[in-house]
Amino acid sequence: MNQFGERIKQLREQKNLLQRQIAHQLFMDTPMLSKIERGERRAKKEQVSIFAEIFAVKEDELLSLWLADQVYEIVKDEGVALKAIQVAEEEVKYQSKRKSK
Amino acid sequence: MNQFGERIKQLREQKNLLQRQIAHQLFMDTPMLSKIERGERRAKKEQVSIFAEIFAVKEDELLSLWLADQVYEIVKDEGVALKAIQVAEEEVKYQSKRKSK
DNA sequence: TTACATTTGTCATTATTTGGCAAGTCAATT
DNA sequence: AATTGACTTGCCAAATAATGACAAATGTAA
Repeated sequence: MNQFGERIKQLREQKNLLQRQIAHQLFMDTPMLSKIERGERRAKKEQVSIFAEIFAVKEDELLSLWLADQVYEIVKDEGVALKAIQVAEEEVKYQSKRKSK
Repeated sequence: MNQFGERIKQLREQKNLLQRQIAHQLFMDTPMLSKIERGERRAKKEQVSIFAEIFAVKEDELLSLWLADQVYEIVKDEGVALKAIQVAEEEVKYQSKRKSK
């Protein structure tokens, strides 16, 4: 769980950057970044793009993790978690088929 | 989309019940039930159980739809919707494997 | 100890959600 | 066309949750 935060932290450490060096680019302080890395707080969507820029990774990669965390949060304690996700997945597929109209 | 509300409405009409007859069992007024059926408002989790009782269907069935709606809401406008859901799905599977410990 | 990085805790502000009511539409009946 | 009943729409205040900022605590290395 908290795939986004873990990925962010991993990227930051790979590049030997400090929280302080990144936080200000995201208009936040280091406590906030710390919390995002540990999944205690959620980054806002615009910040996901900024993270992608800073670490030079595809925005889609981070966005997927960021969304997945939110999805997981909804179903995590449910016995029907898998079923619920699969229902949603079918809905996504169905709607994307009719996106042309 | 709004699979929960549509299912609720379908069940209600199958049984020829009025919103009024059901709403009071759920401690809500008919405008609220109307909104839930149309997906404008979300039922609370305890109410999902009550719906299942009223219509004599498995709670899991309704719960799955109710959760799926929330999942769909998160990813619906995203290009990476499918990817995000699949990431979350893998996480669910992974966590359920280690639920024993 | 000192210095620096990170984490934890708290809190006021802001944003979102909620429940309920009044008024609206719509369709059938008289 | 007026009435009735089912459902919908719009609005708002109250409750709830999310957010940003800060101080203090913890950890770590020199």
